[in-house]
Amino acid sequence: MEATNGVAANRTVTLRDVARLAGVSVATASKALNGQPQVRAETRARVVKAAEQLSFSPNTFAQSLITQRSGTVGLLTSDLEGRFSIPILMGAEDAFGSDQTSVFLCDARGDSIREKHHLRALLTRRVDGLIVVGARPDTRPSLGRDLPVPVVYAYAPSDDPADLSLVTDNVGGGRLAVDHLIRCGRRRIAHITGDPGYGAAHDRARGALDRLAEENLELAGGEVWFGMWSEAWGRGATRMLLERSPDVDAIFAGSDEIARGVLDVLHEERIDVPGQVAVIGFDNWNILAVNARPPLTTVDLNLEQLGRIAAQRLSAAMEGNPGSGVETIAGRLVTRESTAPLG
Amino acid sequence: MEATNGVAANRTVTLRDVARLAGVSVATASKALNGQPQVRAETRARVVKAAEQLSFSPNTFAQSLITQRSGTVGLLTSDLEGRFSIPILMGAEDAFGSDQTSVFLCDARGDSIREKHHLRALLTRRVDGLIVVGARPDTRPSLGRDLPVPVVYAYAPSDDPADLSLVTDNVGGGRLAVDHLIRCGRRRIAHITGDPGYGAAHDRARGALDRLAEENLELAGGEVWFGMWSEAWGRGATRMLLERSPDVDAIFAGSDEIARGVLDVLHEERIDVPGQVAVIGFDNWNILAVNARPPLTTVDLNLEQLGRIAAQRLSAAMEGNPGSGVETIAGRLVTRESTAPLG
DNA sequence: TCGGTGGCCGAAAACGTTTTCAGGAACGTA
DNA sequence: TACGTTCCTGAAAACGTTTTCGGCCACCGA
Repeated sequence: MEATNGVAANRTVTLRDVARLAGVSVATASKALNGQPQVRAETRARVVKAAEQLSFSPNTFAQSLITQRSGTVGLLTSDLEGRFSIPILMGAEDAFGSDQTSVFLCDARGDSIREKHHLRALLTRRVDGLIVVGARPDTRPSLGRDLPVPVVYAYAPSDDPADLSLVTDNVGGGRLAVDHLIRCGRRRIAHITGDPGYGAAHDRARGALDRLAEENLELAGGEVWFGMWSEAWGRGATRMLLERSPDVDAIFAGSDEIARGVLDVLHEERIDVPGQVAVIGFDNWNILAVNARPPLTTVDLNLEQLGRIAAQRLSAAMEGNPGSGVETIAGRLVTRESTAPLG
Repeated sequence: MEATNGVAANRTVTLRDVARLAGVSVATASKALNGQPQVRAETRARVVKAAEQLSFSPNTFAQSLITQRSGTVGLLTSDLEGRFSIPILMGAEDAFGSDQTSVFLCDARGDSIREKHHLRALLTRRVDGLIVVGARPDTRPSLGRDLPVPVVYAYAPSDDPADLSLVTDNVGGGRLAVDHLIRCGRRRIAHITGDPGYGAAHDRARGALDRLAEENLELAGGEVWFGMWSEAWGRGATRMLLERSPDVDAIFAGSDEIARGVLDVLHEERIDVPGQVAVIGFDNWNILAVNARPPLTTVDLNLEQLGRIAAQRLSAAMEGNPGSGVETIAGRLVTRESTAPLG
């Protein structure tokens, strides 16, 4: 069976076919399609027309074989289910645009030997670059210096300063939160946060304390309430806090989950939010923040933007302009109804 | 600069190098490494040793060029941020194992022209197969019958019965939920659910009604309460329900979000859960279900398993055993503390 | 008329594999 | 010794591009 253009229908169309149809050699056909200058405009037009007539699409394997570039990058994440990887991944996937570059997805499930495995697979596929996104914002081991492709670390920075890492701004986020509360006229601000084993918990607290210090304010409740990243802890801590400092007028929660617990208890105690006590969360986890009663003001770490920038930095590195060190991506405040000016 | 094995250090090692080191031709080297039978055991050993000595890894482009198989599949999702795509994606990514097959990730953001774009890119890269995961459990347009590679639709079934689609069992899930409530001795069961524009909402309701009918029970509250997939609707509907049928002893919520709203109001009204009223959710969205007060019994749709099976079906299709029609993946009940036997 | 100069084009090599096919070695048999 | 078999090996083609380099042609100035 023959198609109308004289090519066997089931065979995939190659550059030879295009060249033949255009009445030129494969060499010129190639040059014509790749915008090489050494081909007459009229011939180029003929080739282009022939190509789209046959709906030619070049075999990327042959191309890669020659050019030594695959046009792919690897996205090596430690936890797909984690709510932090996804936005970063989206941002990165988005920035690459799929025209020139496609992304290989690999989930190591937080397992370092599975990570090695995936890494090998990606290198075997000759990816042009690698983005490694971590599960927690704490430092992680570098993949090493002798990889044949550039690497960008996102969220979890590499422990090797020679690598390029992009991280969220937890200190700045803490500062942002408290700054907002202060602008709302609050003076007796408490901070309930999660697992002290997380560097991010301390960073957020530090940002908060720094900003308080600038106003000569003390932390309400006497100290930072470290605990767990859960609603239950938010509830428990709030009850203790109300006992100890009943005059608190704002609570900065270290995560939206904790904030939900905080709101829950305040509601139970018939304490008006934000009238009596303002509440601010962290992460802008939509499902929790938007559905809260009242909807939760919170800090958004701009993870998607982090992903996009990671992609840009990686592209730059692939072009021969590598970076190094740790770059911090600023967060932003998302105001909803759980905070408002006093009075 | 020369490495110890006599190969220039910065050049990538090819099969020629391996062959030379083993003292054979490239042909036999290839055969030895690919487990072809026509090579003596001793020679094979020599080649294998040489290969790992040089840490040889074959150039996949050259391989693909010859074999016409890329060893890659495309994962075309409509919404990465959606909570339903992710588990499916994890299951699929997991099932492919990354040894033989790597996955290209594409997010169309629910935009059909972006989808076409990604599709072209994936076909250009000569993927061996395609998994299309939808954003909503409703029917979606087929990608067409004349694609050069097999396709499996996950979550959102294709509108072409010739395609193979894998979907969740919403009817069965609704039945599962009500069955559990009945076993707990409940008789006055209400159903509050989401947007009636979703087929899934109707399916879940139907499963519930079917099971009730088997026991000759009526739905408490008089009808299915359709509304929105939000906590706020859960709260509002529950208040109305309590007004209308104060003797209700169980509520089946169409989603965990709604269930959270239900629990919230019951708590407010000092109604004991599960003592007075049992509550069951849908989706097993961990962050919501586990943190609920009390932790929420719910229906899990086994999305990750759906993803794994999608991968298996795709592999089968790639081996030449395509399927068609709609395959339904059963869900399962996850019991926590919001339900318990009466009395 | 002739050499020189650009502008276009095509032949061929290269990329790194897999696979086919022919032939060599070793061996047993007549 | 001659011959058929069985095993193993290697030369070479093929996959579909890109890129180099030589050559053809037309044109220009002398």
